Amino acid sequence: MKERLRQAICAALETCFSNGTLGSGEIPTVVLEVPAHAEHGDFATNVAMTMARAEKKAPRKIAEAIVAALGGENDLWQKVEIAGPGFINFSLTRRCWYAVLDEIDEKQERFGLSTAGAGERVQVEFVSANPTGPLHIGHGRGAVVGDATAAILRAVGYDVQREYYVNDAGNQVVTLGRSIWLRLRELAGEAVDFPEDCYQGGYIRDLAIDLKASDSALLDLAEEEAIKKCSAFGVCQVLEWIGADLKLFGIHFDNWYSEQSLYDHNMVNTELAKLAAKGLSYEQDGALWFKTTEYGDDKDRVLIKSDGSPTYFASDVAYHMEKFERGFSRVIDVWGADHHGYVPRMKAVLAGLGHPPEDLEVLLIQMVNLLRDGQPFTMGKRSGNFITLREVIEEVGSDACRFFFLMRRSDSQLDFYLDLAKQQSSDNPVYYVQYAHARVCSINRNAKEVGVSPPARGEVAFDRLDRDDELALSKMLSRYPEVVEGAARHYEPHRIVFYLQELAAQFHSYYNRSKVLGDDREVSQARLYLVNCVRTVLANALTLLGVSAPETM
RNA sequence: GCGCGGUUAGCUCAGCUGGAUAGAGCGUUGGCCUCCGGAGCCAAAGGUCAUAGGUUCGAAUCCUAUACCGCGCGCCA
Repeated sequence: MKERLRQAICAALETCFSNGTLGSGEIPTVVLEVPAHAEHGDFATNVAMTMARAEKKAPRKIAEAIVAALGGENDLWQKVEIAGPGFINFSLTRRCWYAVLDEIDEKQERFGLSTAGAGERVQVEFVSANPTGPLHIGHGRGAVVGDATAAILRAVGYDVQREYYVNDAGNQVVTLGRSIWLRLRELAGEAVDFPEDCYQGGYIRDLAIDLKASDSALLDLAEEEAIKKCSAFGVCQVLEWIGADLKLFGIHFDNWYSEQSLYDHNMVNTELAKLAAKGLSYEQDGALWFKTTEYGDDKDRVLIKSDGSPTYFASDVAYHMEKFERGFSRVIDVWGADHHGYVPRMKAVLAGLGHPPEDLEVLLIQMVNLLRDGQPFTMGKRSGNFITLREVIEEVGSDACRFFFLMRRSDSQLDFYLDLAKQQSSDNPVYYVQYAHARVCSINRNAKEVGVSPPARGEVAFDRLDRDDELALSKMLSRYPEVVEGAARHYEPHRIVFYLQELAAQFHSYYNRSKVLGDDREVSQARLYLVNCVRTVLANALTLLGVSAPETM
């Protein structure tokens, strides 16, 4: 619809140029936007204003010429007006707005999808929490944002892979093993001095108990070997927990990528050799450095420590280069905002090894503040433990949890009100939206009971939808595909959430004002058609966010 | 000190590529159940868009500086 309008404007401009009313001869980019106020019509363009300079004419004069060339009303618009400093406002016909209802009815769950991404291969890597402890609330936000972003990109036609990078190779894994080992000895009755740099959480003891049950001979082994076994067991077990938590959250990864495998396949050395060959690394103080400062980082970074062991950064170089070798044209990393200092060096890696840095997009997810009774609430029951993601999901449910995590822009901090998330009232946005969906389902059940059948496409009496709020709802529905597209282009799932809240509000308001199932059969059927389109869009949007669209509540 | 993010109504936040009179929810105040699910709706009050400059037809939006809040700045991960 917007496109048809754009074409009409371009054609009008051509007319102006050929008959000499306008002189510059260059068609500018025609921007059409939805005005903030309804009295300004359905779409507005500012071309007359942007052309003012080149034409050396007053914007309103230019607008007049364009409007004259556009001609009178037709099946697309019913009114064209010049307003304000030179806006051209279009009011479209009711008929053409109602056309979107047929489109929704036809496409159903495909309404809102597009092929804009053209099958381009994109990877979204998210969560990637160290396998040394359960997921906490902060991981949860990244998990949901990553998952929803992936879903949205898929909806607009990208070939998306979801990946979890498992840091199973670094020091932290040894620390995990040692922590378990010490607890194990404690269980055997030894007095153990548990160091501060070991993992303090109570889950370590749980792991030790489990391990003791499955491998009682462990205590007889030499320390190094025992710790190794403890590490392997711990990583395996913790990953299982993480997988279970994510499953509870409805998140599925296409691929779990092991950091250790980069070493096993000698890929770290291979990439480091490439850097050396390009003269991008050097030795100093017994360590190997990457000249990240050549690409905008504020200091160079160590790849190999003076003790000969590689840094986390070294494997990350290999990992990211390997991503591109796998054929992704774009790679999206979802990180906690506390890792933001890492962005410049990662971009430097790409630049140094011959990829445009823009091919890597890093989404930084700001912190979550949990609040209960309005009070900050970050510590769990056992002191020293962050509240786990699982505890929150079990308390408020996956739907509410996901919805709340998506309610804010990722780069602003999020206050998570536990009480509100649990509340079953319209104050709780997730219930409010879900209830709108359930309400249409309820109307459908009722319609069946009173014998009003949904009308067939093509036989809907759109002229009986003569109320302003019916038109407004249709306009709202027609915006959905653009909202999805915008969310995809900017990696901003929260846009869908805001849209949902707005749509639900408009629907509830409509519902309250006018009975869908009334005395007039034709009107009832038309309204039934309309509210079912609302239902479809609500369901599509909720599904995109991984939130359920219940038929009853 | 340097870097990143933030600053919009009493509170929590939206605000698209710079557009017309800056929006929503909560809270406050006042209304609405003979009615498809009140898990809902309607209305009112509430603003120096942190501050000061700049860019221009036009700035909450872009640029510069300042203030405040959060985070980061290791041969940790």
